[in-house]
Amino acid sequence: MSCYRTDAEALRAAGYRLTPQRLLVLEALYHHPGHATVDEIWARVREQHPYVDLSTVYRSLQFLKEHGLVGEFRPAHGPAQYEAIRRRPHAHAVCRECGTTIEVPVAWLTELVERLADGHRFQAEVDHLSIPGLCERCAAKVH
Amino acid sequence: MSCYRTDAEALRAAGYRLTPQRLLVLEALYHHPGHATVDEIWARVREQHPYVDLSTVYRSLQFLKEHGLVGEFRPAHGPAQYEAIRRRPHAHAVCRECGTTIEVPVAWLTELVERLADGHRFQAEVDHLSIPGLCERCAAKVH
DNA sequence: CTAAGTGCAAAGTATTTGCAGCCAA
DNA sequence: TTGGCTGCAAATACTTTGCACTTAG
Repeated sequence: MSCYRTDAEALRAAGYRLTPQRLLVLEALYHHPGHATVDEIWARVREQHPYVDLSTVYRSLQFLKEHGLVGEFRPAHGPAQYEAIRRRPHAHAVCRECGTTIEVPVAWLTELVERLADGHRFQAEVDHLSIPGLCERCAAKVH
Repeated sequence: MSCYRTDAEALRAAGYRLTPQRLLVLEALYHHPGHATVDEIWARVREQHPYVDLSTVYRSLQFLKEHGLVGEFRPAHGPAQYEAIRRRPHAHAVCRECGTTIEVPVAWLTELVERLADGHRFQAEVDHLSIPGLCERCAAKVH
């Protein structure tokens, strides 16, 4: 229930259309605690507007992703996962065993970002970064 | 033509079967300069052994991935990409527009890794990390 | 020998697209 | 008013699976 409408309005100001469908998709993402799959988002959207098509959800997510309101994560198996990008940009550390996600401030990545820019003229988008690894719990289990 | 056979032999020693198909898939990956898609690998494999099935390539890649000989990257669009895991671990910066990949030494990530370990007891596996962004070329096009 | 691996065919899952009609700006 | 967006239906792209046969060890 946060201020995603503010971000959304910025899109309208930039000349894009703010359709109910797009707002519903955004709302669904803010409603979900962590990441959500397309099907989960679709289900939530249809609670309020039953005739929204799955393809529209895909297209809205693509749109929102391209405009920086939504982040995408593609796991090795299963469908892509999406999340609303909140005010402060951040990366994620994701446990490869249990999927637990830790929020990582971008400040921890500045060294990397600068080196990529200086050395390769590569503009890293670290707020979309997902760092694989093992959380404390699973690390204990595995070894 | 590097020493992938050494790694492969280790699998046999561990009790797994080293079939010609699996060796061909590994060879194809070592032959490719950067990342390769399943289709590219399949094509290369069939140059030498025309009756290897696509599903076998998928299964071999899965097997090799699970045993740490092959890395997998799933881009937002298009098929998964694979690469042989060479001696020195490294991360990748991947252009979200054209898929161009830059090799990133893990040394550039030590700050991040240490902070995750200290602050969250999270064991980051940075040799599987893929950093999204825009390469020099695409950054020029987009803006 | 024999369980693990393969080829083949078919199905399954995830995602994209063409097009006619609709509606936000 | 009109070009961007949507719903619908269908196609496509990618990956997995069941089963009978083969083969590495």
